[in-house]
Amino acid sequence: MSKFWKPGTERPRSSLIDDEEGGVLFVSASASSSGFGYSTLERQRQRLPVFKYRTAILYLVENHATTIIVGETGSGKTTQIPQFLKEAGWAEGGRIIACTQPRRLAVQSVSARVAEEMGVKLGEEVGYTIRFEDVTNPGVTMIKFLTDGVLLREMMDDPLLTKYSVIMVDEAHERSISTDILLGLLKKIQRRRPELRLIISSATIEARSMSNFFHDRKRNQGDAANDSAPNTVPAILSVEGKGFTVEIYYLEEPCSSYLQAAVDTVLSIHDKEPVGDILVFLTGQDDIDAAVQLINENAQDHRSHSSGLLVLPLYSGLSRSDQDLIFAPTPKGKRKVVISTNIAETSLTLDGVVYVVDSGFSKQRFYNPITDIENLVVAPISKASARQRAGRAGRVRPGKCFRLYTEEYFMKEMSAEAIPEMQRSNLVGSVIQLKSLGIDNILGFDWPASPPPESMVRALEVLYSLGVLDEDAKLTSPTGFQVAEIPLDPMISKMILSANTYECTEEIIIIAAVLSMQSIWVSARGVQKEFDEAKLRFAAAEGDHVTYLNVYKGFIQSGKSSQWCYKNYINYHAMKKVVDIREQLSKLLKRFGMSLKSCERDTQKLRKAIVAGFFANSCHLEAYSQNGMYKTIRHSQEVFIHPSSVLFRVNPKWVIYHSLVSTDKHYMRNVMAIDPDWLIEAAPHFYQHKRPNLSAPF
DNA sequence: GAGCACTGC
Repeated sequence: MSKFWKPGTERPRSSLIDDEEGGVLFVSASASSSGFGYSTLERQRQRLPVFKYRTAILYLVENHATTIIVGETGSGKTTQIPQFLKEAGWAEGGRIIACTQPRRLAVQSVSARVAEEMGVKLGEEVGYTIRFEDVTNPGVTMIKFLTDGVLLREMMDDPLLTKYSVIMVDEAHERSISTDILLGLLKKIQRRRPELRLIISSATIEARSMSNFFHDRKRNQGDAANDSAPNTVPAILSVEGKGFTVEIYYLEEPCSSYLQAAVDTVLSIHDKEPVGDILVFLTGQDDIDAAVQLINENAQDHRSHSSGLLVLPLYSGLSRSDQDLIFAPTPKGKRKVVISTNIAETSLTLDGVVYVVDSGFSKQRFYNPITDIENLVVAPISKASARQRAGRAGRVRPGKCFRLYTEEYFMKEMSAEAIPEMQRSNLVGSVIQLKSLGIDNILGFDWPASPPPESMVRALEVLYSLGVLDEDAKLTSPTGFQVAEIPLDPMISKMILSANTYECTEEIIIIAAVLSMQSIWVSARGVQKEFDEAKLRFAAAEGDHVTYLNVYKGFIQSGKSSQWCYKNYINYHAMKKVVDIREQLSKLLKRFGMSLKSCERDTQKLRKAIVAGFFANSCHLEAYSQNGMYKTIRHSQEVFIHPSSVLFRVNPKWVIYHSLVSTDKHYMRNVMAIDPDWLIEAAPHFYQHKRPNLSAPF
């Protein structure tokens, strides 16, 4: 191993943050059990005391700061903060302490842990809210966990979040769209509610930029004379990770194929290193399946070396039962090797991992506002991501991380932080959310990271064409407000509202629910023929949307049977979610005063409703095209019907699609045949080039 | 006849 590997000089867990402005407290995991603790090393370096965690948090919340940035690296300590705050009386008088997480699963598990530590029943003093699940007791719940998306939704009814005395945002370094919107809004709320305390928990590496974002210099100067005013300089608290040390190894020379390098490294670890499971980070399903096969083949070739390996793939497309194999205890005498996408970086935690192999790449979404196309490309990860991956090796005991790139590459080429999701996504959903919260000057909104202006303008343009915004870029009434309230992509929401006019809401909310899923089919490699046959049983001449209606009917007629799903290559969990979303939409429509109506067999009605939402995604089959090439009406972009569509090789003259998948070609997914006259009917303004100058009002 | 990193309301 020494031939290829060079030990790294970087520590995976960065410890302290330099701060020339003062006001920074450091907390050491080794601080004594009560009162103030001091860490000699840190004190010498920083000339600052080190407080005990609890004392530091309370000192800051009570006396000093309106905003506290907790810089930590997987310490797991943030579950204690809400408990400290409750003890200190921040949840008294009907006030609630809110704690957000970016993921539903994290909300459930963290709230359960806190309830257990406090010895209370979940849903009483400690509760949680995620979509479709409200486990809180109004008047009783003092600490409430929720996804940041749910908190944003709550702001539509209560823009200043008046119920909450403290809001803690966890995992802020992940920089998801909803976290970034939330942070921007919280900064605004703080000006109106100086008593609101914010605690932002972030990986150490991002703490400095978070602090800069919340440091409102203008306001601070104005308040300088007033000693009693809350301090607007955010305090940074650095918490040392509780994880074990992870030794980092780099390649001495760059490799030409990370796939082959990963396979070689796994075999080498198995050969030379003591017991402990291996976690390998690759980019996607193709790579992962190939790596699993290569390792297994090698195991057969060299029985003495590679036997005893249990190689398992892990990605979100796998069925639930296949994913669960990862968590089964490793049989005696075996070494588990999990080959995974980024899902193991944040969403799933594996116990027993001692070795991590990091390819240095992941699939990332990029959005081109000019063509309005989102692309999924393999791209280098950030230093922050590399550290997070390495940290996965140190959960049970000291571990090792093998990076399939050189140290020089890590130091000089890798960017420190990932590009925030905001800057590489389509923003229609975010723009309408801000509009509905009364943020009129979207381009001037104070984001933690500003999105490209082109993406903003594109989003405003789309919303205008949908009739959601008027010419002054204000939400239209009632359409704009209703679209904002429906928790789906605005084009889908517009389709639902139009279904009221075309009297087919019953059908459309089912289609809307299915379109909100990744896919309702199970991935069926190796049984392609059977899979295609199963699909044909539901296929409709109109296209994929009506096909989904047939699947849903079948599912309901089967009594929502998982067996039926299995037989028909349908994802049971996805169908259950479709049922939930359909239910949520039906309640929403009732609130809008719309009743559910069925168009029965008249599919023309529902196709017109679909066009009313998706007219911008219309395409025409190229005349004389031998290979089924279409061109989009908007940008004359060459596109093709995806082979998974029921309209593949049928090639109707005019179609609309729900989304594009871009690989070597642009493929349309979820395709429906239309009559071009419907386009003019749905969006005369869009197709007759009478649009006003959209950039003017912004 | 080809392919879907990962969340969320």
